[in-house]
Amino acid sequence: MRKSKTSLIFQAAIDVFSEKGFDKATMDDIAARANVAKGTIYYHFKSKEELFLFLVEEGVEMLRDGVESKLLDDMHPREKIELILREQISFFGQYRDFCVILLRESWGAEDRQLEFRKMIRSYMSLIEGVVREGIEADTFHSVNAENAGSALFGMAAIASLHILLGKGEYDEEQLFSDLKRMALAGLVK
Amino acid sequence: MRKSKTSLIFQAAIDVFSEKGFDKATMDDIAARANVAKGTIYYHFKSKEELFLFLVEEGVEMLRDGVESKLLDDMHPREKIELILREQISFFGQYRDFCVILLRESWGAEDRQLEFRKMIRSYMSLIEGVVREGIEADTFHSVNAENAGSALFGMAAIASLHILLGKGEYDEEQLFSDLKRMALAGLVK
Amino acid sequence: MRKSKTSLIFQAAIDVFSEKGFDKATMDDIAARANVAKGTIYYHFKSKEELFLFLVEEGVEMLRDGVESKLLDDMHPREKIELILREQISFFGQYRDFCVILLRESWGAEDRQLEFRKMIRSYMSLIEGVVREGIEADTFHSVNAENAGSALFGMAAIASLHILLGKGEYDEEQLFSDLKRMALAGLVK
Amino acid sequence: MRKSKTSLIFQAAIDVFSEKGFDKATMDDIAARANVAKGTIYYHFKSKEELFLFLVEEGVEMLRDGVESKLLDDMHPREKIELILREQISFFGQYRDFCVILLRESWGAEDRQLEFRKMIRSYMSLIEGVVREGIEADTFHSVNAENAGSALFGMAAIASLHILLGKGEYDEEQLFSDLKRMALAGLVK
DNA sequence: AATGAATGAGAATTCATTCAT
DNA sequence: TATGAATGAATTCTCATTCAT
Repeated sequence: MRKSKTSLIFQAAIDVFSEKGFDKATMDDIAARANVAKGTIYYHFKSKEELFLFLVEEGVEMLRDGVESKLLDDMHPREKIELILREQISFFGQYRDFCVILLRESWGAEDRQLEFRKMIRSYMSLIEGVVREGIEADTFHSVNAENAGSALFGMAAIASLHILLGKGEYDEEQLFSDLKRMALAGLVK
Repeated sequence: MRKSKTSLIFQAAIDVFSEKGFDKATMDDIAARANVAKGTIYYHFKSKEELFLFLVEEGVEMLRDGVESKLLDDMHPREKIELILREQISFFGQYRDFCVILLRESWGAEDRQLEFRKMIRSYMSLIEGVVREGIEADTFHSVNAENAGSALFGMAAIASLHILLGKGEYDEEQLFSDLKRMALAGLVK
Repeated sequence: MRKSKTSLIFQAAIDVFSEKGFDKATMDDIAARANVAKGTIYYHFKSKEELFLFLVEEGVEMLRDGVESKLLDDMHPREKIELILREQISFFGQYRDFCVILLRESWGAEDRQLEFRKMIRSYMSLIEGVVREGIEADTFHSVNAENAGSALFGMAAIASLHILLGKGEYDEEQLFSDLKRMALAGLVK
Repeated sequence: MRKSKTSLIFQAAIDVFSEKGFDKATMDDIAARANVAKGTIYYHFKSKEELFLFLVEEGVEMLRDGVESKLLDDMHPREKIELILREQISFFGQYRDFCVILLRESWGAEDRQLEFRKMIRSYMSLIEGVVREGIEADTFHSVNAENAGSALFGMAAIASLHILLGKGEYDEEQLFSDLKRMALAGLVK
């Protein structure tokens, strides 16, 4: 009786959505997983769509806030990028299911999907800002900051999920070290 | 009367699946788009699943073959990476809808999705090979080649789609130049 | 703080039922309109059905009592019919929503509907009595009094609602004059 | 195998709708009554709403056409009114269920209900025309023709249903004679 | 007396698939 | 080969009613 119904539903929804995707997941699935009557979900969330949106909102916020709170003003841009990569890798490891949802459901023209991309964009623009800062400080090469932002996000996201959904162990250190090298120093010696 | 029913259906399926995604697309949609009776689709393809699988197979093959055919043995690994990035950026620009399908439908535990990831993996391993080659030739830093492969694929994929699904113009040259810089020389000056 | 909960609910129920009809009206609607928790309604009324029945009972009683109280023994049957028509026209104008409920929910085989028809019948039989009286006094042509009762009720009801639910103004005088003429003197000169 | 599925559904729908009303009637009911799978209904009719609308359209048309086709130009207005009354009484007797639907579902503000009233109005205006004709020929008293139209329709409708839904026998002759008298000659001797 | 969270039995609608022609 | 009418299982969502507080 510790958990509120709302958070039971929330947890169950993450599980089910990440397992089956938005369309294949059913409210019956979620209700069963949460040990709650179907009507109860609708008492707390207006629709499947809204439940899903809420869930993604929370997740992206968590990722962004986690990174944002650790970024200190007096850090060097290079250090900031490192921190972002490290955080993102760790977040993906910790919330694999949520990250699957994110990559799965963000592409398309439905309202929900547009909404998701907007959220992701809000996170990317955080990275973008750091890149811009580095360029202005003449520490970074002059690249299009938006491209850099989405590329950094994408490289970390896909590489993380590639491992997490494969059979291998998720060696965060190795991945971090590789991505750091590629992003900051480049592949070429 | 030129086109075989099969290819009519195939074309219609690409259109509809990329527009709506696997689940939201209906066989009626596809039949209507192909100007064919619904039963006819079932005469040519066993199921919706099979039609979709066939379609994605063709697409990934196209991407891989396009890259593979242009990779020459005597190219420098750096040149090969450049070529791969350029090709992938161009492919995503050309087949945006197919790429959306790919990113949308590859994450999950259904057979179809495992199948997709296997296909993508086959493409990634092509990149992986080049990285390994570069490391062995002592041109590249020593990174985990698998990580590098998925990171390179992911960076190009996400950055491309980020632009293609936003409102901006798809400036392939700029994107290529930025990704090349990040991947090969690194952000830091 | 003046109003008892019961009458708050009663008022809200009239509003909501007439706006949406029995089936489309929800207990949530009514509770919200009454500014009362849903459970409270069930504290005062056993069920939706009972609440509705109670409400219609009151309404029909109001109509019948209104007419009955104005019918004086020494009136001429012709005058009585006139009075009934006038009263009914005025009642329909004043309680349009209730009258809609009445016409909407009285036809069918459910208990509730049988109950309603019984109530309406009790009102009709009031008219019937006057007709019978007129026939016995040899003032009215000899018609089947039951037919006459329902016909008079129906002519006034439908004509009233026809105007009230259309866009036109509700000209009670004109309507009264027309119905009186038709019912008492007939159309033909 | 004689009947087309469409007409099977049509018949079943009339039965069920008149028995239970639009809201209480379920597509399952109708499918079961028609001995057809639920999906089949949706193959032939886009929605419950549309099925219902179609049904009412047909019915009103039948009533109006029936009357219209029997109205001859050289009839006296009085004869025309008689004919209309007779026809309507007979129609209500024959299609009691449909008529219940009509009186049940025409009152309210939903689109469907507005649509219904429009249909009924189209029938009423037929009566209206005859009344106007009579007034112009100086055969009828000068009343508001619209009021007369709705009143005549209403008197016949309610009186018919009053009998048909009660236990008594439906004595068409008696009812016709009574209504004719009231409408044309008036109650008063 | 009053509350409102929780319930679960339906309801309308969709759609992949089948099959007789 | 091709068709499209027919199917029925599955899905989202609604809402009267209950009950612990």
